[in-house]
Amino acid sequence: MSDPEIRLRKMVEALRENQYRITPQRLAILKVLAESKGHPSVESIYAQVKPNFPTTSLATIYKNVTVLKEIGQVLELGFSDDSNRYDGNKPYDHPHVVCVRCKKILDPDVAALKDMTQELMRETGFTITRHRLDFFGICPDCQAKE
Amino acid sequence: MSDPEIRLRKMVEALRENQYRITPQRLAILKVLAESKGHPSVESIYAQVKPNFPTTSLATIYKNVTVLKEIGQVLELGFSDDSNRYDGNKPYDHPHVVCVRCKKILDPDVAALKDMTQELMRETGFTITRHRLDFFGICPDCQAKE
DNA sequence: CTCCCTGCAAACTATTTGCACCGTC
DNA sequence: GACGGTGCAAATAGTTTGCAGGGAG
Repeated sequence: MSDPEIRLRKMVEALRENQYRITPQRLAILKVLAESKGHPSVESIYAQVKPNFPTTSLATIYKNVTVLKEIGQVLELGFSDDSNRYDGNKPYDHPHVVCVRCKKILDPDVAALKDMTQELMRETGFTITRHRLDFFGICPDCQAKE
Repeated sequence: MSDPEIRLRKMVEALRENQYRITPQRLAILKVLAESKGHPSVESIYAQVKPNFPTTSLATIYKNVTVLKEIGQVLELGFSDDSNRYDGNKPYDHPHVVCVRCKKILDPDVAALKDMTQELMRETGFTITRHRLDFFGICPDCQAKE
């Protein structure tokens, strides 16, 4: 069984556990999130669901993404300016590296993160529960196209 | 001369260098940004300018904040959800620690940041120019009020 | 058969824009 | 005096909401 399938099952299970119904539209949205290797925007999810459910509205995508956020199965990246993007594969806080040219987003490994959080808690007295670490720049592909 | 005064002068100078006029309203906005120890929102700036210029509109605050962003004299923190907040004292990228309860924002020192950026550039091949590091949690004050 | 979910349109909110008048340079 | 800035109102865009009908459980 492939990774996306596993992820899809986990999401469905989480929905059931929280007494949410599994509708075809909902399933289609889950599939997009589970199969997408990138970090789709609401618009992008919409575009991918639309072919199978031509009557689908953006409102439904929003409603479902909200539900998935609430049960912790999707991470909202929260870019203020333009497109809000979502991650259905790693629904927990993690660092991102964003290409400002082509909007590609990578999930790098940052070993030092845990230490940094510990250090901050010591230094500030805060109890830190969430974080958002985004690095912006130009990816190798776009550098080559200069 | 106090720090806020120095900051204010720098901002005025930067505006002049870019051929922007120094109007009383603009100066009032600069003052709020230079004197504020926190990270004011547009609304908060508005509230502080209004007493001196009762006819001021939110549009003017937005226009001026945009100008200041453009000449690099103000940093937009870019919180998607509710209030966008601004930093007129350290107009360059730096980490934040945010209390989700009282919305207080601190600027901690994170020595490891430079190393982390270097490591990411090596690992991903990206040229990294900007970042956004925010940690969310509960501040000591709010913990005490539990 | 009961509700939750969907899809449409309308509502909302933060931000931006157009334009006439005003005031800095 | 010229022209950039202000302040009002209207426009815009992304997201949310209300509600009636449809379908999952």
